[in-house]
Amino acid sequence: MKHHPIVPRERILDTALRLFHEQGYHATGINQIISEAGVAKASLYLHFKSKEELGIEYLNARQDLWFTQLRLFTDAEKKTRKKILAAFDFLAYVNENEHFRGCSFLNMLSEIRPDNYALLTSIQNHKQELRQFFTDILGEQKNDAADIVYMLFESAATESQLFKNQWPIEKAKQAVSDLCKLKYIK
Amino acid sequence: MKHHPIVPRERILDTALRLFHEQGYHATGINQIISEAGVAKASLYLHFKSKEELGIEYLNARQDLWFTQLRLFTDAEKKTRKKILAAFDFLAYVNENEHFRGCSFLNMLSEIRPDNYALLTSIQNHKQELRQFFTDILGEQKNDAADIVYMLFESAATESQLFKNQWPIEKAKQAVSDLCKLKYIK
DNA sequence: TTCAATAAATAGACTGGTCTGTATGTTTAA
DNA sequence: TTAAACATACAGACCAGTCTATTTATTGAA
Repeated sequence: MKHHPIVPRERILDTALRLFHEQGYHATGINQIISEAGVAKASLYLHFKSKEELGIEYLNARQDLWFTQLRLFTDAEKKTRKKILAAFDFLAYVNENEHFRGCSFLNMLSEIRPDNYALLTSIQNHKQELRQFFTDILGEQKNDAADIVYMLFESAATESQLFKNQWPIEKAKQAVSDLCKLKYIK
Repeated sequence: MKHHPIVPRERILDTALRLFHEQGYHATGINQIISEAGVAKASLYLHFKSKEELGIEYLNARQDLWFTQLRLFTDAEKKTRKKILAAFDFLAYVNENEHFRGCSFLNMLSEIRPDNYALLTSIQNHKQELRQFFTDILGEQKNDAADIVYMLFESAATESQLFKNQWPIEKAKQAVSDLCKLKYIK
């Protein structure tokens, strides 16, 4: 034994979490994962029956990590408006930390075929939870304010990845502020 | 000769246009392209020096096709508000025709590494032109109305791909209408 | 208009590499 | 003693890209 501080399964998952996000799902091979995780190939297939299953577990792990960090930002605020703005600040924080690699789930969406229901469902569930997150903050409003904020949030993530710049987040925040003043968002 | 109605280079590009969009860039191999285009491998490498160059030409061709079709929708309208809404109708039309495969450029963005400047620049140029398209319609407004519309447009495309449903487009259209009534968009 | 020269397109073998996944046998830890 | 983890070779498929050799099409000149 190499006296690793964490068990092989977690080393694999941690490495997949990093590599899939940095390089993409298809661009990352099993061999690179086991090499950087310091794990034998047979060990990987002992814990995950295929690369796709590892992909699903990757999304599950990312889901937990991502929402936990998001809530660290939003829970610190009390007012509705400030909670929303804090969510956008979280996006900017992630961009800085992860070099504008964007959303793991949307990146995966672009890589899979539409008939890959296993992965597609994981992605949809994550986004459904994010929609619910904004609905919980804003409540059900006739004008679908929560979904408008959700869509601004999503494009802020995508467009900042695309332009490698935080301006889409700043513009989205400004729009949210304006819409609050106009009482479109309450 | 097989009496093909169009020359090999166009057959390759047409096939790439279809396959890259349907299956993704990495998931589509050169062999499938030449096979479905009815072209010899040496012919492909006669017209394109690498797969990446074909990828760039693919984006260029998509850019022309996409904007031409978009303008067919928007040019038919005279009022600012109706022009914008027509752009969203174009999105819904594309979703129907292409089975909710989303935006070719954003899909490519998710597949490439951030240091692939050749492809990244093509993608950025396309989106920059789209931003300009909305700015041309809406004019320069203090509140960045054009960029807000741009961001709603982008997420409408992405989210309808994700949920395989037109609701994000409908909600974005409703938001645009509301913002017009509130004089946020003029 | 015919014919030779040139260019374009063809088929397909081949290289060297990567991919996911399996199988074998050994070592370590519980 | 049992199970987990190890290293590593291997299979079979696919990848991008090169090369050879042949056939087809075009073009220019006599």
